[in-house]
Amino acid sequence: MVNDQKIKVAVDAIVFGYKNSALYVLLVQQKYGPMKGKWVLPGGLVQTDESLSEAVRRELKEEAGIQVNYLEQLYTFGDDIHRDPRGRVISVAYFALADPAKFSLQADTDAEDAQWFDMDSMPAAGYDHAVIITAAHDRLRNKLSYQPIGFDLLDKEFLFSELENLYCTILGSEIDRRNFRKKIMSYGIVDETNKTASVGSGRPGKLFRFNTRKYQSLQKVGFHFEINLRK
Amino acid sequence: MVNDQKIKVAVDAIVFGYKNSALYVLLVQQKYGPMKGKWVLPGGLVQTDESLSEAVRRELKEEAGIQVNYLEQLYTFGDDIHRDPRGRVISVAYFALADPAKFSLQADTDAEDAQWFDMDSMPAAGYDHAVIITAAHDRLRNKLSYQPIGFDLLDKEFLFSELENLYCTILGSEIDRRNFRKKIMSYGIVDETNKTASVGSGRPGKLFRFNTRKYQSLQKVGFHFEINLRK
DNA sequence: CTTCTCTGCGTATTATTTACACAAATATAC
DNA sequence: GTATATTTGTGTAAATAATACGCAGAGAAG
Repeated sequence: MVNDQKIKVAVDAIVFGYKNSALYVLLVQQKYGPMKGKWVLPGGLVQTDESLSEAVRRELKEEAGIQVNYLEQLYTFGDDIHRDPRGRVISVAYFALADPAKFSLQADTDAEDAQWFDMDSMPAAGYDHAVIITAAHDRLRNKLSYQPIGFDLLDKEFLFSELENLYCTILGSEIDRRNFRKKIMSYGIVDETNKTASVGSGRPGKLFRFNTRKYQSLQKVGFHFEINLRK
Repeated sequence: MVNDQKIKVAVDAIVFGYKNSALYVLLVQQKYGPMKGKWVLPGGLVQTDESLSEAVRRELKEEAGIQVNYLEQLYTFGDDIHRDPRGRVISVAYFALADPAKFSLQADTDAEDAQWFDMDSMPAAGYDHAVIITAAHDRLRNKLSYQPIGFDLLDKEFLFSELENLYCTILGSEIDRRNFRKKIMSYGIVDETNKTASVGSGRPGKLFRFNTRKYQSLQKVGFHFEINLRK
């Protein structure tokens, strides 16, 4: 093993949150380094004795004080040799979902500040993070259609209309409320509670709950979730 | 940027090939190091001044003398800190497809030998490569259903029966020849040539050709390829 | 020249997806 | 406290897509 390799390994996390019918990404403001003052994805160098996913969770805790509902590896960015001005750094990017209502953000270590940014009005991110965010956004939209991850963006108990709005907002498409509900309910992975809640005016709705257990057991039997919204 | 990180970055390629109605993986035999004599995935350390994908292509050329039809990043393996006995190494694994008929394998540099192994009778691979191969195999099966990558495993011109067999073999399922053909042809991404060919006995069949151009232009219009075989 | 093997094609049945409208429950405005 | 606006909750018919299924044509092998 020739030992002259000079490559650093970083992880970055793209954490999506959903609130007030809008999609948000978590960014942190750099305290030090060439991107000082810039907003970037939470992340940093991996420690030699920690796993990649541990590194991501650590950085998320350190830089934003947040725990996520869902985490998966997105892509490793390492084709642009000059993506980091400090030298050759490859970044293993992770895709994550969180419920913004569950945590108040808190910057620590390397980060000056941590904030949720509406996807529709984002600052120019440092490094190549705009590219990474785009990739994650694509992943989110795709995944929403064939995996029930929307629930990880909502509170444990939610109104059906919130789920509807989430799909409409993120996929940017219309929806037929009746067909949507029929489809979701047909999978049997969403339970109706006997509680109700109302948002502003109108008839209050029942609260629903994603049934993780049921989903997992169905998955083993080769269950296939799919939601296709018309354009 | 604290500079005490001791992590090496490697790439590995899982190259699938298809011939004689069977699925093959490309492995190379290690010439040096702790896995000397063992069969492993082609790959190696990334050079500081080359991109990840360049590194993969270089290794494939060096260790097996092969060029692939399709290459995409699969996953970065870095959660098991001890996956490499020589120290902390993360591996960015690439998923690739090739046509075995197009190249005769030729080991060079670090590899003693390079060979295609039938997926049904593989040697115990070194490092954690068995895990990586399983992940790639899953990806192949999934992808076959929703992306027309089967063609990258066949010759440029192929018989419909070869495409059928490929799907049956890899997905391990039955097929209704008539419905399969109808579906594939309905997408308009496969052209019939006016040549025919026969394999052994039976009526000779027409040769077909995947229309890359057509596929790419359809893709832009939001085209969705999907082949679902019944269990 | 008979038999075997593989190719190529069409239609009826079933399942899935889409389109579509109105009454019930509450909040707000007057 | 009455009228109005807003949101929830539900069923059915039409259109589309997926499945099941059988037989004649072209060569190769014996």
